[in-house]
Amino acid sequence: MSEEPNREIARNSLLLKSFPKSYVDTLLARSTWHSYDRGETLFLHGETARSIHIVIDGWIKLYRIAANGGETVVSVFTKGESFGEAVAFKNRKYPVSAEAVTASQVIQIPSNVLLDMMRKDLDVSVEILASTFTHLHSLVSQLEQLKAQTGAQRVAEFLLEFCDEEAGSSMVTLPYDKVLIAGRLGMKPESLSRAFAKLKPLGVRISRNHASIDDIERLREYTEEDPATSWNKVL
Amino acid sequence: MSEEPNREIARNSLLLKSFPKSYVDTLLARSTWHSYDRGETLFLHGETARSIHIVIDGWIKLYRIAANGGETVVSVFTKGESFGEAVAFKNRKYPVSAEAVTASQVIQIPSNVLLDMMRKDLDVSVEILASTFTHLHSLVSQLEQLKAQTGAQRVAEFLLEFCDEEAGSSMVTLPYDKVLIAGRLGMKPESLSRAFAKLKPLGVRISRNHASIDDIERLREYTEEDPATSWNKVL
DNA sequence: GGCCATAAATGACAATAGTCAAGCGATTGC
DNA sequence: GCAATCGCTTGACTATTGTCATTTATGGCC
Repeated sequence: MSEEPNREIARNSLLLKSFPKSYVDTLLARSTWHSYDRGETLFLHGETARSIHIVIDGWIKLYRIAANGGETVVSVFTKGESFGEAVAFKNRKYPVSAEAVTASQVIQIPSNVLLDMMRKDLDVSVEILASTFTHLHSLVSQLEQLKAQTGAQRVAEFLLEFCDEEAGSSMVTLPYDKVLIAGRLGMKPESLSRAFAKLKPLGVRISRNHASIDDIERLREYTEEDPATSWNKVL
Repeated sequence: MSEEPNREIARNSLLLKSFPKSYVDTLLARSTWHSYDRGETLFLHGETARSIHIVIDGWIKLYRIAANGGETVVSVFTKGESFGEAVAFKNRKYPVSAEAVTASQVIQIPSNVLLDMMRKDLDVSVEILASTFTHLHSLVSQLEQLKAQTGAQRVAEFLLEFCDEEAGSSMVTLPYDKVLIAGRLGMKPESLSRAFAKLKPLGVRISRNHASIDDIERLREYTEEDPATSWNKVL
């Protein structure tokens, strides 16, 4: 296993990149590398968490099976992102399940190793807190989107997340299956299709797993439009 | 200001109750007490966070105004609950706004005071992480509910959260305005009304701000029913 | 090149939830 | 006691989205 390029990705991951270099070495030395095939399960809802996960390559989805059998995709992580921070420390149980949606490589850092490090340096604690906060923030955004936007608007916002440019046109590669995108956005694949159709007049073209956007600004404006003159006027 | 009963509530708050007693004293000595009238704002989305909030009395809603003017109630906190942990440490900006929905009393602990304490004792860090995790977990639940359940089911689940009993019948006091409940559940007040109507045949009676439930088990089963034979079958 | 398997789009229909307007009921104030 | 008001409920209508069946690519594969 040629670990060098992977180590590089791990070092630059959102979680570790602001850690002191010497710490990262210790951390990586004490953590384990894993490869998962498409469809393989990392852990199931209810299992006790003992480590933090950093995605090196591929896509991992966090989902939840409701009592009635429906699946909810909570989030999807890719290269450089991490999850499970907050859960691991108290050896709590995972509130979600995790599955590889493509062949993936993942580093798992045992929580006690990180606890040791937190003991040594407050900054490590603060960094972890910050990373947890990012997840919290993204969940809040999702809630907001789901509650206050139409399907097509959510799709538009989702596409914009993958644009590097601020304005003008752009070509983004859709990261995973349409079914999964639909799940992540809280709709059925059919509705996703129709949402794409609605975005076509706005200069969005979908082909295969690529989307081309003619005018990013225009799409962003659409995102901020009223679903119908104010959604929830509490006051 | 008679602080004694309030101190007691603070000590027993979800965040502080597992802290060593001596720490809590220091913490409380260095934090500030605040009273808010109904409708008063604690902080606005985008402000820099400098402290953690513990609700002593009343109800505080966390909400977000979308670009299009729609309001999303992200969560509602009451006696003994805390919020803002993860955001305060890096002096990041609040991702949501906070407003008192009833006259409320709130303790604010400056983040640097807590940072000092984290420096001294790892357990404090871990407790904070755990409390943040609880919020994360509750957001995940909300996402799941919103994505996988009908309006009436969400209302049912919401009511069940306030039942202490496991089965049999129960009488719960609705915590806040119907408008706010509707917001928290991602629907309009009108839809909330209709949802209540749908629950009536299941033995749920609403009068004023009280709800009586004839059969908790039956309601729970309803909660777990299929909105229509499996919602999101990814795979 | 033609054929099969799978993924995606579409059309018809039903269910759910938002919109707007009207109606009720209780509380408050004069 | 009566009117004004506020909070909530209802009803008629519309829009959005899920459901199911069908059609249309698309990509291997022999």
